[in-house]
Amino acid sequence: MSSTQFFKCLADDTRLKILMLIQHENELCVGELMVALNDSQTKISRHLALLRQSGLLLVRRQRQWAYYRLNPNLALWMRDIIKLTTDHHSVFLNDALGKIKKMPDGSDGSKNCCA
Amino acid sequence: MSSTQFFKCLADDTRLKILMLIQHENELCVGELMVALNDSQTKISRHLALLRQSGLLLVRRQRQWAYYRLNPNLALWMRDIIKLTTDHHSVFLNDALGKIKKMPDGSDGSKNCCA
DNA sequence: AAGGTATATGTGGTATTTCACATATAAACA
DNA sequence: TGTTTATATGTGAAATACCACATATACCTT
Repeated sequence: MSSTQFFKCLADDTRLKILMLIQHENELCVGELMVALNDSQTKISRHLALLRQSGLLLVRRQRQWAYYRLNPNLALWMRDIIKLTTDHHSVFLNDALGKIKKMPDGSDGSKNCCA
Repeated sequence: MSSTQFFKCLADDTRLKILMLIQHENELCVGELMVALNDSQTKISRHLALLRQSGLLLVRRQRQWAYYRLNPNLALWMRDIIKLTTDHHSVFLNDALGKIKKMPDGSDGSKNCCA
């Protein structure tokens, strides 16, 4: 992926927030991102597809859920930039993570919709 | 400036190269950027205006030239990202700087068009 | 004053991006 | 099997971005 394409991925509010949340939480499913960002399923899913196609994210499908994580093969300097950016958005991050924490427990008693 | 707007500035090939060159050289004029990027005056000037309006660059006008530099008031983490990016594009940088070095001397015998 | 050099901007066309709505798929569950 | 839940994608409209061409301004040179 070119540097320009990398920055295009970060140049959208929804995508940047998705990346920061995943960078911080390691792995998140679509439903959690919907709640954290208070956005529609279509919109979240669309942006996740773009980040996946660009090579920034990987998916792991388990049961009915899709878990997204950062691609560990991403160039180090790009990972550094995502980390640096995340570190400078603690206010957003705490707020968004709080929303995930408040999600109702799963039917198996575990925390969060798809835990 | 929002984080998203910042990344939008980096999400274009011409702008990213302009920023990397200026980050490395401290200050450059339009003519030098035209030569370094081998692009039209209109295109370079248009992107410089955008970077200026976004608060990333400042201009200093002297004689018939316009010298652009990074805005020192830019958030530190944003400056760090530009620096990090520049450090990972040494091949492009050396090539582009080489083109500036080869420019004919100024009429006063100084190096480069607007030195 | 006339002509050249350096830079900026108005304007319109084209390409790209983003979104919303509808629909599709697949797994879980009753 | 039919229904609900979780996620993905086709499609068309609206917004945005990028570019080229023409033109404008300012300064410099003769």
